[in-house]
Amino acid sequence: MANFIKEHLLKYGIKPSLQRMAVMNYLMQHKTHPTAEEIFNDLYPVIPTLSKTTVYNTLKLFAEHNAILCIQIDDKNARYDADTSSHAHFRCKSCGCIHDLKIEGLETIHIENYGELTVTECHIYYKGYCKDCLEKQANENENNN
Amino acid sequence: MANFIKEHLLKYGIKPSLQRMAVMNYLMQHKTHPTAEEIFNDLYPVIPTLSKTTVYNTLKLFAEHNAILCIQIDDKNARYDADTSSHAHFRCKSCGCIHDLKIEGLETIHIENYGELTVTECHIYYKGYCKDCLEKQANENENNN
DNA sequence: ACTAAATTTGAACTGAGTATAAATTTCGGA
DNA sequence: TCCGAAATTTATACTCAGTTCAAATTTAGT
Repeated sequence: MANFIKEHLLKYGIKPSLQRMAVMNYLMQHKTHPTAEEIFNDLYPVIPTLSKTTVYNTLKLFAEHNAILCIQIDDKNARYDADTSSHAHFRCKSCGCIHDLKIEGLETIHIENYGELTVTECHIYYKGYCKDCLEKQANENENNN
Repeated sequence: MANFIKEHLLKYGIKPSLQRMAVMNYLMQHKTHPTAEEIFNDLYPVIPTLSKTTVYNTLKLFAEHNAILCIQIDDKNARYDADTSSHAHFRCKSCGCIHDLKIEGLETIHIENYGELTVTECHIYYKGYCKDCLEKQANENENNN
């Protein structure tokens, strides 16, 4: 299994190391779009010599090699996603939860002035309120009447 | 003309003040997606008592009232746009310039799992290289041969 | 004109991310 | 297997966009 991670990194031209494999493994097992801080906190007990700088460096390296996505939907911290396939993200403005959104028909969009630009990335961020928060809100309103 | 700005703010339920009108006026005249810092630096000579905190507070207030868009395409600082109509943004990864992109056919996109979410905002960010940077790069390559 | 509420201001603070330089690990060649 | 250069990791110090907070000023109603 560790071998699978190693091969995965090599595919993206990234030299595997204990730390890099641990971070990639974490991202593949936690599809919760974690922050660098969360990754460090969860991996530190497993790798006691781990440094926060290494986590930041590793995530930056992965993103540069297109091995992960860096999601900038939260104005506080960046989040990371090992799923690099084309998909959008939704963030609840109340609880902060982040959902993946499968988008179909993106290619039918027509963009003016596109010709002069060479696009390498496209990020689609939706914001609003999730089901849970809407229900919670509705219940609170009921109780206040 | 100052009256026009005042009316514009009132439309969004924002009480006009000298500082608020100056910031809104600036954003309407500078469609360059400026940062809070840039707005402060340009307005400070005009309003010598202006505080950076006021600029931050004002921009936050405007965004909350949907009077402006807060653009998070740059991982360093937020940028602001008085054009609140539906459009996307492009950022050059080389020179950092930001272009508006008119998008048509957004409504044809199909999103799975959309039903359980109440969406209030959608941000579409493209990244890549602008015409100028591509040409500059091409010229440099030529000179090195 | 007087007072309460809203707004503005500047100073101190926060915290995600970066820079740097030393320590450790990796790895190819003798 | 040993050596040394290169890559990687680490801890500390630092940066800087944005926030907090409390005092000062302005606005608006009576």
